[in-house]
Amino acid sequence: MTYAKTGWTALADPTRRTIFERLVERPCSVSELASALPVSRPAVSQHLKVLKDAGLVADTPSGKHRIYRVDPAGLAALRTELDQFWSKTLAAYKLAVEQPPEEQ
Amino acid sequence: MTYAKTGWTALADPTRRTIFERLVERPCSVSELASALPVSRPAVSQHLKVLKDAGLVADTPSGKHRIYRVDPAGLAALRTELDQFWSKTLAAYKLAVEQPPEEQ
DNA sequence: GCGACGCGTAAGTATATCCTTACGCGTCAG
DNA sequence: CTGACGCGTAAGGATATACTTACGCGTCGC
Repeated sequence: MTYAKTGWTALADPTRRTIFERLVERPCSVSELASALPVSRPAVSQHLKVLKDAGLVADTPSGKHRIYRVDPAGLAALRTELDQFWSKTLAAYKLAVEQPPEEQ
Repeated sequence: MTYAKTGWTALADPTRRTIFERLVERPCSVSELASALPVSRPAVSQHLKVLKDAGLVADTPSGKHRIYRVDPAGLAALRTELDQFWSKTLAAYKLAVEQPPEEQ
């Protein structure tokens, strides 16, 4: 079942995460990304499509090139989700601390 | 299993993310998790193993049962990584705003 | 116009992933 | 001790994923 990809799925693949980390540093074109990776250029294109579908990157045509950059909105969405995990986990721990003398 | 699993890979699968979200709410046993999911109990065990290898959950034998709970350390590591993405993205944007003129 | 460059997409293939059933080990009730 | 329960793991199969090469389209320099 190939449902809509979420940011988690998009960042799961190591190659895709490497691409994303590079775009976090600065915007980049496809061939520039591919030249720094051990995979072919079309593979990079396919990864960028996944990242774009997940809302994590955006592209801007610039003449012959196409510049990809991180989309802050998608990244913020992931951050929000993770923060909810975090606060809920802390809340559960606070409740659990009532009984054992576990402390950090 | 090509490489060592990271938290991103662990949370990529929808079923696994559902399990994790449930553990975020409160600790749970394997069969309790399985009864609330459309997959078999062994499948849940395998997912929990992945989450455990990624450092996202921890297990505690409790008599006949085995209680799984979220490991705050692993979650914090993911949060840190994501925060770095975020701050770097913001920094890149700040630079782009301050120095908009680009060579052509 | 014409060729080169950059990029996206299609088609095909190898591998990884997720799920299932079957089975073995430890724990608790009787 | 014996049987039932909870769980992990092995083995196998169906699907998804990531990569490759081949090709088509738009843009730029000559």
